Amino acid sequence: MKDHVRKYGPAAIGGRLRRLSESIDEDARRIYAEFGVSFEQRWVGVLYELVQDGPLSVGELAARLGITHVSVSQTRQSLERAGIITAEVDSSDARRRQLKLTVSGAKLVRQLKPLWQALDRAAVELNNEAQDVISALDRLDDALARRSQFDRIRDQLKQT
Amino acid sequence: MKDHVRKYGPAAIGGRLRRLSESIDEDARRIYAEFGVSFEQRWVGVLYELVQDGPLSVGELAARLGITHVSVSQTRQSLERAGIITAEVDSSDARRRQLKLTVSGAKLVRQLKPLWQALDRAAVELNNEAQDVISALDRLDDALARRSQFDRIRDQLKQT
DNA sequence: GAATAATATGTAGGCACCTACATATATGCA
DNA sequence: TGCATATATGTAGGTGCCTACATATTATTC
Repeated sequence: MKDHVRKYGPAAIGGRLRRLSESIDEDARRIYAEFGVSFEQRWVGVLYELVQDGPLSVGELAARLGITHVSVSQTRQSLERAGIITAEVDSSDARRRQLKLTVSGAKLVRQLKPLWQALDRAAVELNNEAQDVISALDRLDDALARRSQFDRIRDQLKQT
Repeated sequence: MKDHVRKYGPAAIGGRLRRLSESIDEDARRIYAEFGVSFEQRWVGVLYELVQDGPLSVGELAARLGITHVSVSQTRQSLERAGIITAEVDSSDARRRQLKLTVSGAKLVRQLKPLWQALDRAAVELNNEAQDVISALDRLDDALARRSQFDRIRDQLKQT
């Protein structure tokens, strides 16, 4: 089945990246469910950063995680509903929200520590077995940072 | 910004795969928009297969593309609404739908041919510049096929 | 001080998939 | 032939992001 997709070569790179991420996300989801925890994958990065250096603003988290502020904003809303964090207006800048762990949030994080360690180790094992996919992703990131796919495609169109 | 994400190493592989795919998809979307075509990325694989070997059933397309039948089913609905394909009940098996290009669908495909060629070439260029990401994805696919991330994580938990 | 520009975060809608569950049809076996 | 099983496709809801647009606040300039 998967072998059929390989015939497309680089043309299918976007789809293949997505499907791999779906697969890895789904497996993580199953593990949380088996651990008896209601948890959203997108919470991990936010929680990790808040544990390390909280409180942090929406924008700071977005920068640290390499995602848009909108994603962080949406994630913080679900985290608040779950009682894991609070998001209070910054006292020195009313535009800004300071996100920090609640007591029960910190408790959840402690509870999840062994699971996160297992997730980390499994990821390292997978990366090693696949002969350093992460470095390949770094290279892809760098190539896209140098020149967007939009510009590349447009230039190829001009040469047609 | 992106450099911050790299500190997570393999632990962030799922998220990184997803974000790269979003980035590549978004750039393709912009190109279709600039080409003056209303087009959904998910249509490409279906159309490509129908051009090659149509008519095909939902299940056959799913197998060829390496995605679920549900995704194909949903994609075929949007393709039908756009008048690009028809999906008629197979005369020899009433469970099955035969998907094929309409006349205007075939015309759209012809119109898009140069764009698809440009997309292909840009993808090859990107893959070369990133020193063969596709092979890395092949290896990742193979590693996950050998052993799921779910099983890997669970085993790591047992060793804690 | 007022106007303009920059900054922080939010809402709305969309994307391309996924799993769980459901229904209809075809096949195989006793 | 009837029933159990397998197969094909569909509906419903969800995932974790994204862009476009919006609003409020702060900073800068004149």
